[in-house]
Amino acid sequence: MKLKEAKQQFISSWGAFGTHWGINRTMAQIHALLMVSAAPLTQDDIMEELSISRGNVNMNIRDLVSWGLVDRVLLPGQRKEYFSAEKDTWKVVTQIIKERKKRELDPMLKLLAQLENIEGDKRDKNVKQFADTVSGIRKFGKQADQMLDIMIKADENWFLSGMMRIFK
Amino acid sequence: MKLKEAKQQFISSWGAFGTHWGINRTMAQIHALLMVSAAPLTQDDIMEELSISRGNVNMNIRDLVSWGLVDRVLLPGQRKEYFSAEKDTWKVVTQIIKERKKRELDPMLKLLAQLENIEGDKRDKNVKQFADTVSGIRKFGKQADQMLDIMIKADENWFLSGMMRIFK
DNA sequence: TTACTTTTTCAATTTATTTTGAAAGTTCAA
DNA sequence: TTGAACTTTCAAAATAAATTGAAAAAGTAA
Repeated sequence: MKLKEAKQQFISSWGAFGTHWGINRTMAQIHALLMVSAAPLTQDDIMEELSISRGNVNMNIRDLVSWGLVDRVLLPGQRKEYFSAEKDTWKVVTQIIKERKKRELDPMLKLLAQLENIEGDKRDKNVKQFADTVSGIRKFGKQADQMLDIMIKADENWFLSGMMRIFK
Repeated sequence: MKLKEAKQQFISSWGAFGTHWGINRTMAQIHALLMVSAAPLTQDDIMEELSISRGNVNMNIRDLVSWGLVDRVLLPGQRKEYFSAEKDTWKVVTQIIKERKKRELDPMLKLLAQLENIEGDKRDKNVKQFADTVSGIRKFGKQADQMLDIMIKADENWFLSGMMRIFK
């Protein structure tokens, strides 16, 4: 397979993959493109490679930057802004986990904590089921939260090697 | 907070949560409703509780069943079908991981394996970057794949207690 | 400052997804 | 069989999300 073809397939699959994870296709595609590009790219490069509009590139790049997955790079003596993606898979995953934890898990745990203080007789099976479900999810979430915190801090080798040793 | 209000909040948040994970709002809401319901519900119950159409309930329930998150229940002496959700959080998460692994991770790894066999001179930095990125993701994916396999098989207590002991 | 380049914004449009509801299909007791 | 109870399907409609493109804003060099 030729580079160009392989690249296209990678980008397109990564885009499709993203849509299953609440990420829009274009954002995932831009990310994929930057991951496989040896040198930083400009907005125009991205527009051309993916055949999308300037506004679209701009918005999605902005999101990627806010997710900490893409950096703005200023090349000396150049007017234009360039963009490059973190290429270390572990760091990418860690960064995504970190952000999603902050944006989703933490608020969810906060809400669940509130919902646990429900009025009502625990002998009512509806009340009981609600309380049990919420507390079960919350407990699990708290465990996950702790685990992720540690994972985020751990460096790749320590984690993977340690993890794998345990599991084998 | 009263049960009814808490329930509504839980369902609505769970729905919003789902949309960040590639799950449609209604499916997540139905799942949430069934999780906090002590007794199985019929399609009509769900239609009424969530104010959605029969067709919509039917389609999303079907999806939930295919995800292994909801069971069809036949109450003896009753014509209607009832639905109930698995309520053990660990089992729910395990089931979701299992399905997503099968539906997404496994195919992705297959694709990445193909993309690794790229023609071209490794001294070309574009070729090298592509190969490195793909192989990095693939390696990570394989580790995750193994880890998830083990996790799926493990029972809750073993996993959580073992996991937590390591991390503390 | 001005003239020019580049980036950002956002209303309008396009595209994709979800939802509805009525019709068709199924099941089953009588 | 029949027909009432219940489930499924799916084209059309409604809603939501992504995309465009042109105008405005911001930045820069001379």
